Amino acid sequence: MAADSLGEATPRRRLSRRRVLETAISRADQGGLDALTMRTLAEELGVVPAALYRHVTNKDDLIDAMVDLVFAEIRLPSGGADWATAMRRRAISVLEALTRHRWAIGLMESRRNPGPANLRHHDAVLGKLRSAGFSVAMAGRAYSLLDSYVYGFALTKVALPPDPSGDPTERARAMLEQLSSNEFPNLVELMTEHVAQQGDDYGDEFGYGLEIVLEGIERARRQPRPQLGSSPDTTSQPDARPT
Amino acid sequence: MAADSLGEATPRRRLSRRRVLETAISRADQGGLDALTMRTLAEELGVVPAALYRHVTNKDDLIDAMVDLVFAEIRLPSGGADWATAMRRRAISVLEALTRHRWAIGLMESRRNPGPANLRHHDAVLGKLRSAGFSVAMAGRAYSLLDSYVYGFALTKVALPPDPSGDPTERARAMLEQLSSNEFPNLVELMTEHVAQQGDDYGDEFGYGLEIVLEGIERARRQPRPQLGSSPDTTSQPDARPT
DNA sequence: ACCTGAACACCGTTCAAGT
DNA sequence: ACCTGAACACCGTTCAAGT
Repeated sequence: MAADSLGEATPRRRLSRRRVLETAISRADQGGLDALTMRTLAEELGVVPAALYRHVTNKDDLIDAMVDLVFAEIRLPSGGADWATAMRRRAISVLEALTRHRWAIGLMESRRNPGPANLRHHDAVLGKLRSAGFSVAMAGRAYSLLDSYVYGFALTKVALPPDPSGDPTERARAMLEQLSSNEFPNLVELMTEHVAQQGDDYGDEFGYGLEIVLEGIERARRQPRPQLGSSPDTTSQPDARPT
Repeated sequence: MAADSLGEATPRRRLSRRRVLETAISRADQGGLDALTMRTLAEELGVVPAALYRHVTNKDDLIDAMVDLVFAEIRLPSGGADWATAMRRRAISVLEALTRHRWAIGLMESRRNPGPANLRHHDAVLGKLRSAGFSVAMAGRAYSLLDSYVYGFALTKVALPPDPSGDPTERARAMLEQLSSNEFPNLVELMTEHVAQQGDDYGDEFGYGLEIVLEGIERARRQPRPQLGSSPDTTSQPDARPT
């Protein structure tokens, strides 16, 4: 009780911004963002809540910093590969990071203060596209499409907060029982097939869509101007709206 | 003060689940989800907080119901159109709904209790794809890709909470000033171009990506088996799937 | 310089009590 | 049946005070 002579060998003693961020992340990883509370965080660090404010200006700043640490986990496009390979690797790396840190999915691209790792990341990806011959506008569109797909996939397939009630396949089966199959025949049909094949092939749904997106970008890049399938009248109307 | 004889002409007097949900939504629409508090909601309804619990079992139930009302705003695929047209219209309708209700973006596909409008919606979209000749698996993949794109676009381009500090173009310009252009040259390049063209053409970034996705789905549907660009070894493994 | 104690203004939710 | 009053157990954050 009186003697704390362990010194700097154990990283337990003194608080630091880094230590605050790391335990905050691991807490959010396993309990979701709701489980992250300044008070419980302080308690886990063996400190009084007010002490956190020496290392973090407020909870918003804490979360901004956590998000930037997640960005730092994503691999940047490495040197030699062609753009498609580089983008594929990056997309997978983003999805992996978002799977480890589900709480971050909704925050990565919607915070007001992008951190340094965030900026570095986006700059590097854009740079890869530019040096592969993409125009500025085309690089922007390609990046937008790719990121929309990756984050959207994460959001719709990975975002569910940690589930206390057992494995997801079982949950799907239970849910299936609830649905009256004559009211929602197509839903039941799809879920039955998914449950049947054990969710394994389902696992590469991400790669499947990713290839479609990459091929689409490659094709669009080779065309001078993309023809939008929807618009017979891109000019003429003053305020035309696709109703 | 003493006489409340207006009766049922004004919808002000009596509380109802519908009235609770509607004011909750309009509150979230203009202040974000953080501005939605059981207590302030009650106050706006001229009622004590505890009164809400007669019409809503708790805040989670409230939010589930709000999300389902957003689903109800999305148009279902109408009768005659081809699948691509139907999917295009739906995607635009989803994006519009998510633009009106930015707070819902992260919640539409990640709540544990999908409501009736949610189920109806997904069933109708799947039904459209099935009746256009998509196999069950292909319909699932197509839907997954489409929804990932739409929700991801919403998340990365629309999700920012209501911004007190003026118009976004000005904010982009201010941010540009901050970035040292030799540290993030590609980012600066892209933002400069976007700011220059007034964000108008930028507005159809959504349609641009959507067409690429739709074309990719059409092409994939016509192919017997998609060749994944990434995998030199799709066969040869012992535990191939039991299809 | 870093942490503590104590307080402030808020939350969501419950429960007995009123009408 | 529907709403109120009052309370409980929690929040994020501040600020004077200790070391």
